[in-house]
Amino acid sequence: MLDLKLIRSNPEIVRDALRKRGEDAPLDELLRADEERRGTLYEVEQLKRRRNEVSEEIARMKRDGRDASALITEMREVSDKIKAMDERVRALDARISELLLAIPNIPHESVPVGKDETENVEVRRWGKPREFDFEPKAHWDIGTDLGILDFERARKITGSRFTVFKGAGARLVRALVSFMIDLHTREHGYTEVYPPFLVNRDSMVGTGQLPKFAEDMFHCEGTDFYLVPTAEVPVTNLYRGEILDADQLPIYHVAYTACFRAEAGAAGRDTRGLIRQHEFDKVELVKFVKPETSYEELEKLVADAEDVLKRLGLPYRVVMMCTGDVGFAAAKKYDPEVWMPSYGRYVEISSCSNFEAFQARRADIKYRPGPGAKPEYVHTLNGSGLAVGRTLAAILENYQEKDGSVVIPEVLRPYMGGLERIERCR
RNA sequence: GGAGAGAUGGCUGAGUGGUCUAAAGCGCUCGCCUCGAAAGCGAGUGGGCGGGUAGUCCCUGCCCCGUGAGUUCGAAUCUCACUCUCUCCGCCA
Repeated sequence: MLDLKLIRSNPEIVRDALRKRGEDAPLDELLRADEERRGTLYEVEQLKRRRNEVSEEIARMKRDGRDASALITEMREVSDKIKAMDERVRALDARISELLLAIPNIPHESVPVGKDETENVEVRRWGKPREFDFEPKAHWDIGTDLGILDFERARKITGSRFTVFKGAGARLVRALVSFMIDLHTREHGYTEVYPPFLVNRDSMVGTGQLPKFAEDMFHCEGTDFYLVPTAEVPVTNLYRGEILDADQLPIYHVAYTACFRAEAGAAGRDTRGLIRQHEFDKVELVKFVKPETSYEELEKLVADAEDVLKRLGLPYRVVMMCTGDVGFAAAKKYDPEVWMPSYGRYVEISSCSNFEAFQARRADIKYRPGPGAKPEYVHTLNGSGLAVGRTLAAILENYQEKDGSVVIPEVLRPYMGGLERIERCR
């Protein structure tokens, strides 16, 4: 959420940001509610001050054995008034935070203005898509033919958009998770975290999934638990409500979790294969940093995600999202995209965002800049490093051979017991 | 799931209706002392929302003793509900 003081003093900045995003939010109602709240607050505080003073006076009179009944009668009325006004302030507070939670982040000045994904900007490419001397197959056919992916039985035991991995396929999932976590912990300075896959509602609000995107989430009926849509949620909320020491920053965490998404509106898109699933695995990078460093941290974060693709030898490009596609909570976002032969184009495999203080304000995560200094909000960032299912799909497609087998990228072989090639599994 | 105990500031821990703007100790910061340090002495030491202000300085008001509601002129203190933590028992990968 945004700083209410900023909205109050510079509403035109917020209005401009909304226009660039192509979104609408009830700014005027928010400003009106804020003004009424402050007015009412001032009046009720004056009354409370009076109550405090008179209460002291009553105590003094009683101690001295004098009669205080006139003052007590008067205070009874004041007390009623306070109760009513407190009620009003509470109602306004609730409305204000509701409105505040519905306003998206302000895009950074370096973000290109555009209406939707067609106006995103490619910033670089790495690697060359392979030229096949045979007709390359899609990963769902490769995996099914090899016997390492089983979509049909997944449909039986759970439903559509789920997958069973088998044999070398199952092992490849584990190999990818381990390879990615090892790379980020050993070479990029991240500390590994293994969080719960169920989180409570406060955590979902803290990172911005709720209240606005409830229909994308799986909720455990009769409980306060939600299945995590990304490790970003439990890991960012690790420090919810805390004031960190300046020398703890920056904090870098890497976490593997399964991710669960209802994707209600996505029916009909990417119906085959591993690209769009209700459950998938992901290794996520999360950073907590000082505000003045967050944009250089974003560049490093993207480079860390790209490093996974480079070492796996997968051709990719990086796209900078425009204002119309940057996402509700992000101020700036890069999407690394991997080359997918079956699609004949690059497909999103990571998403790296700087949220500035947007999540920190919702989740109340601060740090103390120096001894005795006032706490300030940290900046939070996160990015996939990478989405495991899509990475596996990209490996199958980019490393397939004419005979239907798949060569395992060299960096993964130690994690596959030295296996160099996946062949038909029974 | 059953029984019991508890929740107070960075930490320990007092406080059972009105000088609680929460004792004391520890920790931390600064100062004195010292060649330097320790000890000792002195001072300071949270968060939030408003107002005065252009202001992160300063002045000032209100709120915060797990959360929420209630009783009362007045609640850390009394009542109710809830949450969480700990101990023991049961069940369990």
